[in-house]
Amino acid sequence: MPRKNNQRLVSDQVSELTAGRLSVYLRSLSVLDAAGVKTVSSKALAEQFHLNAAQIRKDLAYFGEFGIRGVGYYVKELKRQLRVILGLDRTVRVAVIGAGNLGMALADYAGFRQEGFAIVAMFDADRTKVGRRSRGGVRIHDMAEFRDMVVREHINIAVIAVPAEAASSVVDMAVSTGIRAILNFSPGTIKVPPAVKLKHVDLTVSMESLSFFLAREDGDVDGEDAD
Amino acid sequence: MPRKNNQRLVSDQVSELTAGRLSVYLRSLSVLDAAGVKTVSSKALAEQFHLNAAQIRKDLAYFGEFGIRGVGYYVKELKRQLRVILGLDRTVRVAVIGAGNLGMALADYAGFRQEGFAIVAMFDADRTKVGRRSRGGVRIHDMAEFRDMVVREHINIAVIAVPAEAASSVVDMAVSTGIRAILNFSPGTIKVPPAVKLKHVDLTVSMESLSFFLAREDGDVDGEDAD
DNA sequence: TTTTGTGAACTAGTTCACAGCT
DNA sequence: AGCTGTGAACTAGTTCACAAAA
Repeated sequence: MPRKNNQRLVSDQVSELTAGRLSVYLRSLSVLDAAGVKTVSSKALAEQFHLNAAQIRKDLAYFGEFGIRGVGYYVKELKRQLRVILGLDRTVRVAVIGAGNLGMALADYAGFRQEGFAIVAMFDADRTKVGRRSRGGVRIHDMAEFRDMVVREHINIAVIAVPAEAASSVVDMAVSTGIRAILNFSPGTIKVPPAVKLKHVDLTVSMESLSFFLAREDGDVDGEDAD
Repeated sequence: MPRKNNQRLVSDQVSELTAGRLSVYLRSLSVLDAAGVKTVSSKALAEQFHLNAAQIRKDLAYFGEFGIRGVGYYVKELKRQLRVILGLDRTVRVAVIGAGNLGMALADYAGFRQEGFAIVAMFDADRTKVGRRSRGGVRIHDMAEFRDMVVREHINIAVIAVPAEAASSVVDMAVSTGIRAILNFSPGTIKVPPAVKLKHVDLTVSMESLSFFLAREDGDVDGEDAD
């Protein structure tokens, strides 16, 4: 299937991996921009941030021809373009469901604000929490208000930080309000319709894979001849 | 290269993806075990938890022959085996560096304790925080004490939740104490020696890939004919 | 000359499909 | 018959290497 020059096409499905890397490139460019660097080649960017030059070029080429042969990329310009590609040129409005320790920390997470995300509200089923605010000032609402507020406050993304047993039904509820992107921190298996983008951050899995690699190293003392 | 029957070999490098899935299987099996299920086939496990049956079998076959043909796997037994493979049969001792909102939430995260991780201590450079405790009772120490405590308290894993600008030097320090596994929540590029296992949880990247997919859907109104 | 953008080659990861065990 | 364990086939993702542009 041929691609029309540089026009974006829905049919071209961009992988999750590429999407994540674009975000990494944006952060790297911000570092260079802050340092006053004007242009950068894919090779220089790759070396400085431990990436692969060809991959950077391929990822970017997906969205247009942003580089100049013999020169590289204009840092400010590429940064601006990446912000558009990542949808950060408009304010993305976020609600956090679950006002426990983790939910509170996420609501106040500085990294989100820096990139232009607006944490609009938190929600919790526990009535004693409703009306309170996070340290950063995000107000906690009753879960029952979620549906209305998604519409009224134009919520784009729901962050789920509820206990495992509540996760599945909370996600179903969020999906039923029309939410199309979910960042889920609750453990367990969750199913959403294909039109909804679900991203899972599983802290236990991350920790356990570290434990796994430690266990392997400790146990296998036989073949030091690592090739 | 032939594999010796079912003996574990260092040379067999298990992928990050496989390691993560083992952790998912363990959680799935715990659910089944709690429900009183005695045996389960890879097919049933796959259907219930949205996994692929062949992949489950392949992942497990890497570590031994745990199944019985015609029957499936004994839930309790496979669960026990997975805990050994993941190194969860011994207590894994964890320190959290950075006692901000996120560090505090991670130190108290129930999911870690449930799986047998012991959050031993927190560390922060801010002297006013030293001596305090998280809600869950984890004490905050001065960063200067980290080196001694890694040895004295047998810390296996360091969790990094410090501001971006401090991340790189904190990781270098942790590596210099002999820590061999790091779970990093701070943004930015970090380099560790190949003997150290570094796992990066990048909240901004996760959020931005969701934003990316939202932006794509909204923008591309041309080709509704999704193949 | 330098560096992009990109087909071709390669590598990793997943799924199929079936021989063989219970 | 049912289900595992695993080569073979397939699919996805990465890196190479070079023609073309500045």
